[in-house]
Amino acid sequence: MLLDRAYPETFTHQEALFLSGLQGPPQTVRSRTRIVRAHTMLDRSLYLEEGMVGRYTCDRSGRRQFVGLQIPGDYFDLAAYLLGTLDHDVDALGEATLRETAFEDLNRVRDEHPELYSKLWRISLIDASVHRYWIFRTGRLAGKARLANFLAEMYTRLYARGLCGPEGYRLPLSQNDLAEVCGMTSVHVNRLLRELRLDRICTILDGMVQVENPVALIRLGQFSPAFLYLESTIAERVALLLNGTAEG
Amino acid sequence: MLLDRAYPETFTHQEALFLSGLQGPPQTVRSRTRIVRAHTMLDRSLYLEEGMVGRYTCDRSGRRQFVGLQIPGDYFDLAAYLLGTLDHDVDALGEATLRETAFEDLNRVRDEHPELYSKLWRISLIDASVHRYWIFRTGRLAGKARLANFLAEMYTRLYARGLCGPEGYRLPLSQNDLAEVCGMTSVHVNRLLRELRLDRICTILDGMVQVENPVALIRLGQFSPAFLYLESTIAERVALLLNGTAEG
DNA sequence: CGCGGAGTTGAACGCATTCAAGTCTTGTGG
DNA sequence: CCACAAGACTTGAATGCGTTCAACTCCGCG
Repeated sequence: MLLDRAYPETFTHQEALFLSGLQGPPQTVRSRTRIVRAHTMLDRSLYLEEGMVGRYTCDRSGRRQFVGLQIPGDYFDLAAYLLGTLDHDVDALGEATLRETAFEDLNRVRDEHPELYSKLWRISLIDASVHRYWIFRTGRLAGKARLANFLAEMYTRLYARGLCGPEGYRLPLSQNDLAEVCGMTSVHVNRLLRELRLDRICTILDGMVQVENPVALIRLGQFSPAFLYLESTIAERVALLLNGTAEG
Repeated sequence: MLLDRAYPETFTHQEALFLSGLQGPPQTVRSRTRIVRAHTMLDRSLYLEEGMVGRYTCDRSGRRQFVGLQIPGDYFDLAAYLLGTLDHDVDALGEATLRETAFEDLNRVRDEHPELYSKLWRISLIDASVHRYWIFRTGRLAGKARLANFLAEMYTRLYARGLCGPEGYRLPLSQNDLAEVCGMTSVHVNRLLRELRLDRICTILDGMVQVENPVALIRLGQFSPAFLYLESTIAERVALLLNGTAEG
C-alpha cells in the first residue's frame, strides 16, 4: 500500500492507514490519458500512488502551460473537494496508478477527525506554496536558471519522499513537456539541456535525469527548498544532498 | 465592519459576523511597509479590510517577483495557520487596514464550526487557483496579453466584490510594480501601457485604471474568470461586465 | 532650490522564438 | 522482414520581442 510514501512529512502511520482505508482500489491509467477535465463536476478526490501526472491549462490557440506536476504520494485535486470542479485539466504523464476518495468520506474526516482534516488542508497549502514558487521561477528566472530550478525542484521533491537517490530520477517528460512547464519553446529547452550537459551539471537520457553536480544545479537555478515545508529530519537529509556535504 | 465585503461569495451573514468577532481591532499600516516577513514564525492570521497588499519573493540579485495581490475582504495568509511561517514577504501597497485572527481561535472554529472551517479552507483553495492562473499568464501569454490579463483580473476581482464600478478601479502600483507582477521590465510595461492607451482599451492615470473597453481588454488578455469560482449570481453580474452586454 | 522617484523615450543588444530541415527511434502494416 | 509514418530530438539561420543602458521630463517634497 506504500503507506510510507503518503506524505510521511505529514501523517502518522495510523493516519496514513486510516486515509488509505477510505480510498478505493488502485486504478492504473495509461500514459498521456486525461484524468480530470476542467470544469467537470466531481464527487471524489484523487491520490497518486505511482507515476506522475501533470496539471495544465491551454491558451486560446491551444498552447499548453503546465501549472503543476505531481509525484507519488500527492493528493493532487483536493481543490475539487470544496470547489466541486477543477480549473485545469490533469493528464497522466507516464503510466500512473491512482486511488480515489469520495467527498462524503472527506466529510466524515472533517466531522470525526478534525486534526487529520487540518492536515489535508495543510497539504493543499503546500501545494499552493509550490504554485507560488512556479510563479517566481517563471517570472523572474532566465531560461537556463528556470530549467535548472525546475529540475532541482523535482529532484528535491522525489528525494525528500525517498523516491530517488542522489544520482538522479526518472522524469517522463519530453522536451516539449519541459517547455510547457517552463514557459518556453522546445527548441530552446533542447539548447539549454545541451548546455547543462556540457557544463556537467545534469544530463537527461531516456527519461532519466542524471544529476551530475547537484550543487551547481541548485546554484544555477537559485533553488532553495524552503517552500516545500519539509519536516525537519527530511529537510536535513535534503540539505546534505543539495549542499554537497553528502556524496553527489 | 464591512461585513458585506468579507467574501460574500462564501460566508453567510452570521458566519461573517462570527469571524469578525474573532478578529482583533483594525490596524492601519502605511504604504510600502512590510506586513509579514518570510520564514518568521507567526501565531495569527491576517485579513485585509481596506487597501491592497502584495506578496512577493526576491531572486538572488534582489529582483522582486510578486506572487499574489490581495484586495479588501481577502484572508491572505491562512497558509501561516497550518504551516507556521510564510514562504514569501508581504507588503502594504497603498495604505492598508488589517485585522488579525489568532490561530487558537481558528482551532476553535475547527472544533466548533466544521462547516465554517471548511469555508476557510475553500478560500485558500481559491487563492491557489489564482496562483495557477498567474503561472499560466506568466508562462504562456506574451507581454501585451500578459499585462491586459492582469489588469482584467484585478478589474474582475474588485468588481465581483463590489469594490469598483465598470469605469475602472484604483490600483496603487507603480509601473515598476506592474513589471514585478508580470515578470517583465518597467520600461516594457511603460511601452505596453502606451499601446493599451492608444488602442483605447485602458488607461492608467494617477493610480486609476480606467477601463475604456472591457470587451477588448479581456479578449486581448485571453481572460476568463472561471478560476475565481464566483458564486453564480455574482458570476452573472461579472459576465455582463466582461461581455459588454452591460454598459461599458 | 535641489533632490529623488516615477514616468517616458531612443538606440543597441541579445535572448528566445520561429521556421525549416534533418536524424533517430519506435511502432505499424504490407 | 522491410517500408513507412509519426514523434522526439537536434541543429542552423533569420527574425523579433523584450531587455539594457542612458538620457530626459515631470512632479512632489524637504
